[in-house]
Amino acid sequence: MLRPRQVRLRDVADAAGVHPATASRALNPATRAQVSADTARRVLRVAEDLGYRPNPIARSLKTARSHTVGLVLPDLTNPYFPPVVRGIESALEPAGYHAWIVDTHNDPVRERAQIDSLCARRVDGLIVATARRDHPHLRALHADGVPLVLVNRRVDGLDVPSVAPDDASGIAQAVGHLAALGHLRVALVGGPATTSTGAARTRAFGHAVRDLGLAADPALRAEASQWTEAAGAAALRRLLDAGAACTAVVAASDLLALGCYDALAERGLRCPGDVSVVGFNDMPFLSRLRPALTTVRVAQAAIGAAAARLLFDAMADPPDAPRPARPSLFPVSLVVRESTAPPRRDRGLPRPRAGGAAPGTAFRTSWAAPSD
Amino acid sequence: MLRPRQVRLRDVADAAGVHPATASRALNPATRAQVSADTARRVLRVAEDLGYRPNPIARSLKTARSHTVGLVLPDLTNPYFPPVVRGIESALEPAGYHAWIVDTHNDPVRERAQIDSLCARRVDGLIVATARRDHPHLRALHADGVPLVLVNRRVDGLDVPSVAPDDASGIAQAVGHLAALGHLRVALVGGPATTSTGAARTRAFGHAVRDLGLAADPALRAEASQWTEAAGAAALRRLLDAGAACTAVVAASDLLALGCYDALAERGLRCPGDVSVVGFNDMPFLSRLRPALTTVRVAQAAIGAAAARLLFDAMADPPDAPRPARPSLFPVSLVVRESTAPPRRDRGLPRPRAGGAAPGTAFRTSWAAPSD
DNA sequence: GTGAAAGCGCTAACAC
DNA sequence: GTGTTAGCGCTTTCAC
Repeated sequence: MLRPRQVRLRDVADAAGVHPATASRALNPATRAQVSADTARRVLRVAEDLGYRPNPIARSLKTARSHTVGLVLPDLTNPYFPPVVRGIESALEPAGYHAWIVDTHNDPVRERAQIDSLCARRVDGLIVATARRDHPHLRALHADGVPLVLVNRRVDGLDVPSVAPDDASGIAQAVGHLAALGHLRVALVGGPATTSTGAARTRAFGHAVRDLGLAADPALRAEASQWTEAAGAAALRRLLDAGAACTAVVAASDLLALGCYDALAERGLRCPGDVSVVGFNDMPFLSRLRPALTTVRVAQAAIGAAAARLLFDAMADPPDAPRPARPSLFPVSLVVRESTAPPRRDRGLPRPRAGGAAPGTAFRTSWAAPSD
Repeated sequence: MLRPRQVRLRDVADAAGVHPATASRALNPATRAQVSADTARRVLRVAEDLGYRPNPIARSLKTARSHTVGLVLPDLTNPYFPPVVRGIESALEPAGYHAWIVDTHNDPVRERAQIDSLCARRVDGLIVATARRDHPHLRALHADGVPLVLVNRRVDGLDVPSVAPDDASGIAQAVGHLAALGHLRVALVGGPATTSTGAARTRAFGHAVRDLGLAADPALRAEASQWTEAAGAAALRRLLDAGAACTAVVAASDLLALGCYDALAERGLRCPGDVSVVGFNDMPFLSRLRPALTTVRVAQAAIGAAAARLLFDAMADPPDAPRPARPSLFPVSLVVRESTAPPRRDRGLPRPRAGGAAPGTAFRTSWAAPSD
């Protein structure tokens, strides 16, 4: 594509008066020792002067390596991911690797095509944030020896390196916080059980509720079909429609929590006045929301960087004998903001107010002085 | 990287009992006609059976085309961009193209390296969202015949296709809205004048202020050094420190506007009670903020898709004679939310309170039914 | 320490 | 309509 006839290794070799093979050796730091210091210097200088840029395509064809890793994301518009990407790139780039980002839009069909495309382009490894608990494709890739690291979510029984936040601890902290505020009936808007993260957070919720002696009512749980605001709203709506009386809800992600905001607002329920909400991830901009969301902080960039490092390990391993991998869990911490408060004392259960009359404006006025 | 010895064109040809060249012709829709229908069918079937995936690296080496375009973004953590990326991909993918996203972190040095890397990898074209008005590198790329489309920002005097929101109209609408609310002293937190977008919006602000007969005080303008929240906050801080008395501020982007929120909050000034704020872009999540930001809506995905289509045109042109390109402007519309209100009537100029009278609630009540 | 030669997987002239 | 040949730009044995 570059017009001015790209300068090739051959041009450098000619100008330096050596064979292309020698020039190649001189240019490659790893093989530079095979060449006399003098030749090396000369070749390097000529290459510099000519503005030689090695052609990665040709190199890849020969070496079957691309110095590129595929980064498979479920949804680039989810603000959680950009910081993860930054973390990944910060670890990749010093090593001369580049990330190729694909966005599956949470669509398994798209995902398959994207991953195939990455593999065809001979990425050296894959960092995957779209894993489902049952994921034959990833399983097959791993069996094929493709270096693979999972981020956030894992595949059931697949022994592949992974890095994720400590779901159990995060949920325990969230529920603990609500319990400490005096909440007894805490609901869960869980993530899809098809994802390990969804399942783990739901499981952790069960444990926390039990340990703290809160209401263990199954009617207090709903599962969102996707990790999106819309799905979060739909899930909480179902809960409320079924008459679930709760004074707080733990959402398995921030986006789900935002959906909860919407569902509560539709019902004329205020947060945290009527219902407290806790999210998970601490994605950007949360502190600016109304109300600012209490959530579980996850070190997004650190997780990304760790994933990249694990991938380097995996790429260094013999493909037929990858080292066994225990999931690496990142510590998390609760960030208390404004979406959580003690339950209303005047009545145990919030319900749509105005025993019939349309709610709405009456409530809005009281927003004038938000709870901050 | 795929373990089970990748099946090559040669394997398909052998299995189908034809020469590799014939198999190649059969597999490529563009050359399929050169081959007997029968052979084509057979080759296709065998390829399918064997799970043949053409090796794009080898193909690229031969053809010097990659079916890949580079996408150069200043900041992937800016929520404005993911929707643009979606738009671009939605236009690229049906044509069999893939986007390679790079994030320059607003760093020209990084940008140069990233673009070089993309070019080395033989992307077929570039969609660039990081242009500066003075941009020798982009100018050189264009001179070299690299197909190029600019998004949002342009390069002074560089005749390259570009697509951007209608800055002038957006700013006019923003200022017009504030004027209609009764504001007389409207400040500008402009974007970097090194970017065409920054310059255009600042220019438009001047025109709007003049046309509407508002205060044209130079002390009412500050320029942010970057398109970030921090730079927006710093700019407004400078304005306020210098004693600029304004009742509203137009920020040249949403992120700058969020910075303004911060600077106002630091001074104990309320938005919109004391100072109204308008942003630009209508990036995601704005309606959830406190206060929900009034802003200029930009069709992000549409802009992205248009950019991709322009790039197809540019790639189709002879590289030495690209068609002349007029910038394509996308219509924008003001979205009024909660960050704008009439100026306080009790005094012309807001100042840090504690002086006494706490205003506030009185204004909020009228928001009960926000206009969105 | 350097050169010669082969070849990664594919496509595109050019024959026949 | 199909086969032959050459070669994209590089790396890597293997000689010397």
